[in-house]
Amino acid sequence: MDIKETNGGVLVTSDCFDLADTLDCGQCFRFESEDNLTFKGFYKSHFLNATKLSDTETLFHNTDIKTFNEVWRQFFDFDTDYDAFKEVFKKDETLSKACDFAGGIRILKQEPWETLCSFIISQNNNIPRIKGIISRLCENFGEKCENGYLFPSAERIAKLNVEDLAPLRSGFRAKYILDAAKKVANKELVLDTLYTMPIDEARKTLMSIKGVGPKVAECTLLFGFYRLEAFPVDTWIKKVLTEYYPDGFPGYAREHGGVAQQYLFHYIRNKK
DNA sequence: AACCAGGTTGACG
DNA sequence: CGTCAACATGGT
Repeated sequence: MDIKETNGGVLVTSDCFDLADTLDCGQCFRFESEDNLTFKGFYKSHFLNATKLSDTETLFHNTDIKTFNEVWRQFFDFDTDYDAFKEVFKKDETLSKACDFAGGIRILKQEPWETLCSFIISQNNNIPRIKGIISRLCENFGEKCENGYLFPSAERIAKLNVEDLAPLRSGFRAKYILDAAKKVANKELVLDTLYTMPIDEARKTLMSIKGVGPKVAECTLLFGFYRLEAFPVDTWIKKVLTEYYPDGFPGYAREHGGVAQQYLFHYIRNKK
C-alpha cells in the first residue's frame, strides 16, 4: 500500500484495492460510473471522484493528502492488511479462487443509517432497482449540494408517512423505512452503540426494526459498522454454501468471514 | 408471460 | 419449533 500526493490529487498503489470491484460489489449503492473506471459519489457530505488507472493504481481527484487521510483513507479501509486475510483464506480451495478473482475488494466503512436504510430496501429486490429507489430517496428528501444529493437523515425521514414515500416506488418496504427512521430519530435505537455491542445483541437490536431480519441485520453490521465477523447469507451465498461447503464453512475463515463472504459473493456472481 | 431479485412477515400446523 | 404464501415493483 503506497499513498502519495500528486498534481491535484492522491495516488494509491496497492495489490489489494480495485476501485471498480469495491464500489460495484453490492456493499454500497450510491456510487456511479459511466465507464466502470471513474466513480463519483458521496460519503456523508464528502464528494468522491476517483479513477482506476490500472489493476494496482487508483487516482483520487480534487483532494489533498490531508482530506484524503481524514476521509477516504478510513472509508476505504486502507490501514487494514488484506494480504493477511488472504493468507488465511488461501488454505481453502474455493476461497483461494475467490481471492484471486475478487481480491481487490475492501470492506467500506459506510455511514450506519444510510447502510441500514439501504439494506432494508435491498430485501427481495435486485441491485439495479435498489440503486434506483435509493437515488429517488436522496433526490426527494436529501440535501442538494454542488455535486448531487446527500442521503437524507433519519430525522428527516421520520417526519414523513407512507404516502410521502410513494415517489420512491419502494413497494411494501416504505413502512419498514419509516419504522427504522422513527426508531433511530427518537433514540429508541442508538446506532453508535452497535459498533462495540456484542454481535448477537447487536443483531437482536437491529431486528427489533420492522423489515429487518437476519440478512439485513448482518449486512448492516458488516457494511455499516465494520463488524468483519458478520456473515450475511443471501440467495447467492446459499448456493455457494450448498455447492462448495456441504460440510460447513471453514472455522479459520470465520473471524473475518465478512471479507471472505464478499470475495465469494463477487466471485460466484461474476466469474466466466 | 412467467420468473427472479443481496428477505421478512404473519398465519397456520 | 418449521413451513409458506404474500408482499410491490421492475429487470430479464
